[in-house]
Amino acid sequence: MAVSERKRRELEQREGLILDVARRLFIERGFHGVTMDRIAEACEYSKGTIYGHFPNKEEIVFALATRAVHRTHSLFERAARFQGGSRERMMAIGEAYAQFVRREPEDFRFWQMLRPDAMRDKVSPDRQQLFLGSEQSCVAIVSGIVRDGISHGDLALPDDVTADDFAFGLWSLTFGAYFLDDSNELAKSLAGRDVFRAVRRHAHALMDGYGWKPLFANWDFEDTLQRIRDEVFPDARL
Amino acid sequence: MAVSERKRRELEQREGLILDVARRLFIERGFHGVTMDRIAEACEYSKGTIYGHFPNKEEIVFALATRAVHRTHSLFERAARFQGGSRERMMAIGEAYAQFVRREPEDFRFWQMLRPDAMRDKVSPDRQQLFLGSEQSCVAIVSGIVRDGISHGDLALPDDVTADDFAFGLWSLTFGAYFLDDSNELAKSLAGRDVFRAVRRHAHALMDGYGWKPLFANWDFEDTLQRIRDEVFPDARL
DNA sequence: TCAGTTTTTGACGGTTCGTCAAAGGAAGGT
DNA sequence: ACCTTCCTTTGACGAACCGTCAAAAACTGA
Repeated sequence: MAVSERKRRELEQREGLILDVARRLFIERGFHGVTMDRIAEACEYSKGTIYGHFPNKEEIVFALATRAVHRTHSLFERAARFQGGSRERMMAIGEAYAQFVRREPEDFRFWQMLRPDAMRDKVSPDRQQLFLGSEQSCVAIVSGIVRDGISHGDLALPDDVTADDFAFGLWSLTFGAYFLDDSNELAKSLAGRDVFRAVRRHAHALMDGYGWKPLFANWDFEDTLQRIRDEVFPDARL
Repeated sequence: MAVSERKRRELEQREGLILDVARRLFIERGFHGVTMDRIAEACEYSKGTIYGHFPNKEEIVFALATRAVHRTHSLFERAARFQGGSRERMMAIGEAYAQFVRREPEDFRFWQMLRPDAMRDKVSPDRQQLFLGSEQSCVAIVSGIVRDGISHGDLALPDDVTADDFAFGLWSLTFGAYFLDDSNELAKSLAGRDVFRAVRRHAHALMDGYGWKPLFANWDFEDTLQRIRDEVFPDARL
């Protein structure tokens, strides 16, 4: 029956509407400044209808975070296709992450909001699994590049450091820096004006420390950065 | 008058009691699982009395986080007195942080809880200032060691990287790693069994990348770690 | 013992959450 | 045109929690 098909589509569409409206409200007034009643009102539906789609506010944030990870993933995919050496391609991933944080800082925040235990407890395992899967594919791209570097002979990790370990290190450094810069006054003042530059510099130091060739001193990475921006993110206004 | 003096002491003592009880409850049931009524009940005081000390739950968490930073600071101070080269002393700081995270993971969580905007908005500027000051002194110790390294000729940072930048990098890497390991399932699986070892290894790579002497390859840092543990944290059971 | 002062209490109004019985509406049959 | 059945939408409602504040209790010194 064609009708039920149409209805299904309408439902899905409404899910998108709710997310869009909620996103705007969260950005305007913060997580705690938004009530389900207000979301319902802004959607021009009643509360019960909203609850039909999402069993609570936390699930909405989770869905928003999942959308954000999806967009990050597509940025990573573009970056991974950059034509260059393994270390240059990793740099492209770093730039993709930076673009995401810079252009959609609010979505980066949704990602961070997932912390408080309230989230974990109230969100259905299904949705959590969905989210984890998306994150997984982002990490897979990074790990893939690390492995490429190893198999091409650009990178020789110590015996006690796996490709995953290494990916974790880069992730920690990058995420930690953006997170602290966004949440901690003191860290913000330490980082100085341009966190993105700082992160790039530190990531290079980390890669140098593990001997990922070409080393920072032996290559014009400023030029690489420019090429990444021109080729991978031509639409980005900086 | 001696009486008012005694009362002041009693009040202070009660503040400590409230914090201890609240800490236990938060650990048991999470931030959202604890109500002011429950805290009051567990303290065997009425709600009004609790509100006389703390105007809301957020302030309690903030106070707990501040206590945690204080303890971290005293660990840092001990670590900074370690007899050794500048890089070894920095390693002692890293070990101090690791000890804190390992031994009091719940307090590390209080530190992280400060994120949600709800906190910032509801907590008095005074208490926030107090917290910031404590963090400040922790960072001061780290920056001091970096500067020592520079002045002793062990470390020569590039022109565009300040001592603060560098401290920020180490902080990001370390904090990011422990934070992710604690909050993100995927990250936990990447990090492997021993995050502390991973963080040490990555921090060494970062320091190597900036050329902080002695380099990882030219020094027995396993031995240094052992000495740090013996001398600085003899009470720690690992 | 008592009046004055301080501290403690818990009932209360206000807000938000999440539910659910009832109202509303579409599709199909007579 | 009207009715029946089934699905969707609604918003009033109970429960939980917050933070306040007037009244009660406790304490103080005379």
